[in-house]
Amino acid sequence: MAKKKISITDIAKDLNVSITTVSFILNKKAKGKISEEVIKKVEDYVKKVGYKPNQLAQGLRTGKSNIIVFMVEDISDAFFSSIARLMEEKSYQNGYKLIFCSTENDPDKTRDLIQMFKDRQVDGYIITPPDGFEKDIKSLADDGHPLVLFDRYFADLDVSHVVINNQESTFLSLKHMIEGGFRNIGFVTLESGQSQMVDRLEGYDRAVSLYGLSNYTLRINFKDFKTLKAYNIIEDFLDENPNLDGLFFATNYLAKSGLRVLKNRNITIPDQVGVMSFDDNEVFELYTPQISCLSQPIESIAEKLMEIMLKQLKNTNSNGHIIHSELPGNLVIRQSSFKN
Amino acid sequence: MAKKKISITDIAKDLNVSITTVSFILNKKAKGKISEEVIKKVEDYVKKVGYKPNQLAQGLRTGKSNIIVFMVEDISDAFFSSIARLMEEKSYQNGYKLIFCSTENDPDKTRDLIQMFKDRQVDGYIITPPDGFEKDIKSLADDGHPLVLFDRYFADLDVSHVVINNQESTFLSLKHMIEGGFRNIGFVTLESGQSQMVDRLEGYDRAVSLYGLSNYTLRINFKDFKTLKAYNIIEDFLDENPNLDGLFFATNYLAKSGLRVLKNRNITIPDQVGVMSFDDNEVFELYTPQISCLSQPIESIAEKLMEIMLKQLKNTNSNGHIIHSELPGNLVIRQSSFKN
DNA sequence: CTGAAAGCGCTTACAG
DNA sequence: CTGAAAGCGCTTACAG
Repeated sequence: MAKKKISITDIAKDLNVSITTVSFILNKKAKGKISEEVIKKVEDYVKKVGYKPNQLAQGLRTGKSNIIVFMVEDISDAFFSSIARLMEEKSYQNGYKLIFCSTENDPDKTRDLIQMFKDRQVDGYIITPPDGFEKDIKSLADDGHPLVLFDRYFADLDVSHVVINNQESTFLSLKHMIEGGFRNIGFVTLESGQSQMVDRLEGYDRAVSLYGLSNYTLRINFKDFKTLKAYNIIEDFLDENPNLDGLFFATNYLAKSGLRVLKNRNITIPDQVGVMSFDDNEVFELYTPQISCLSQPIESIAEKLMEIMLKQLKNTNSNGHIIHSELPGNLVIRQSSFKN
Repeated sequence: MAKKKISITDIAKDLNVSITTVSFILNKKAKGKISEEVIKKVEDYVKKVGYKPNQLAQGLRTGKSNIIVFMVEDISDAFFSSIARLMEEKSYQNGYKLIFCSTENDPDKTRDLIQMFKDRQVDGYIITPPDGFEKDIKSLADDGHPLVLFDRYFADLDVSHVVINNQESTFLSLKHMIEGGFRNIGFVTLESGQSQMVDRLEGYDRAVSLYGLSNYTLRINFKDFKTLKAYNIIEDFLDENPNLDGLFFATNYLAKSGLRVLKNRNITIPDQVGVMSFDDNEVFELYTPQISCLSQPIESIAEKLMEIMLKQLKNTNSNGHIIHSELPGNLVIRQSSFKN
């Protein structure tokens, strides 16, 4: 068993003061109430014995757990795990623990998880909500839980969120490809009503119609990635549209599936087909040729998320702090997106 | 604010029984003590109102937090984040929360983190310990904290661990390359006394000496990856050993750095230089040519880790359950490791 | 078969 | 300037 830990009562006893006094000093509420010498005596002693308050007891008393939960689509995805790593550090710096989980875009699983976190009095929620999760998010917000959505959001809901400018970012990527000489660019996306996917599609539609080009869109169900069926769906798409000379993938895992297809078919990039993807990924830099992409500002996203979350955590009852943050994406031009 | 939650006292009051009775029923300690009808009444009511015990109060009373911490080298590394994802699911299934953090192989940072987790009464520790962390691990174990090491361990310490057979796995990989026709194979590893790195090096040494080949070893400092200096170090290694016709990388990020170098220098794989890596990675499958590797059994590792952790969590005071688990690796042969 | 009560380690309104 | 006491929501030894 772990060594018995010292408690506030022990300190009070050892120093012949009341636990009230010790508690006030510990919580910096001693100014003007407790004499300087007692403050000093207690502080020195606390430092000497290395006392740390029991968070469970504090939590029980104050109703706070100091836990923030970070619910993403899939924690093993590079985009999400990179942000998780940054969030983890920022949480600890601010005295919070970060726990995380993967929703797999499954509303039922996500609902169960949220219920569990409520039961365990998690203080704050950072969520990439699945499709059709609007009501659940609304009730979480209505209950007054600190809450920030990211990567996607619900336009009808007055809930804080951090996203990037998906529409404009996709538009700029397509513009780059079109100006690079590609005329029949297919857009490979998810069968999803999530805002970020809708916005990306709109960016594509806008670019294609602005330049008077044909529209080729493929929507794949998220679940088909588990079964690798996505691979065959992309193959069929290529077969049905033999005149395609470019492909834009709306997420990094879509791009990876697509690259597998192109690779196995020995289709040369960019000569036969130009390629770009949303999200950067290690694979893209090491691929031959290197794949251009629209990269999300990981560091800024994490920073903004934590900033908004902390603001909510501090003033528990006011929900007058709804913040909608939209960050710009970065066009990363490598070799796959323009003709030589 | 969140809706006020129902407590055990509310239930007792509503049902005209004592909280003792309710508690016994909730904790399945009612058999033979409480009448069947009261049990039924309470259970039905609990289900109806959806009561869930307050974990903070339970924790304060029992001294348990139901939190397991998963401390890895770097949570954004694909190997670690894949295992994290599996561990996360298994934890929830068993009623535990999983929190995680990255040690960055820094003993000081790791020490601070552990101190923090102790202060917050985390129940169990799963750790990839950095170099020189033996004493800290020993004292954690001596204090009686449930503890499992993984990926690496300390031979002198009687602490449970889950690793793979690094020596034999590396030996088999090298054997495969040598039989594939490579004669001057360089071994690129970390400057590290961690057991897994030592074992991998031994596997290399054994293979090379068995076949009477020359030994070319490069050790890189972990910190040089942050500054990208690793890239230049690998370049120098190639310059100094122009007769190398093969490279084995002891981790996946070493391999990625190495592939960047080979790619930029237009060195063809496997004709000019054969390549293999420890750990599988998405990049390897999508690289041209596809990179062979020694893949770790992610699923089995996660399963074993959770099994051992749960065993320790159940019998708190007995440390008679030290388990040393060594799993086999899988040779994944693709295109980079044999001459045509 | 059931309940009153102590106690886990804190915070804070109230009293002096 | 300082302290006694209630209470957060549980578990469990003890009593009946």
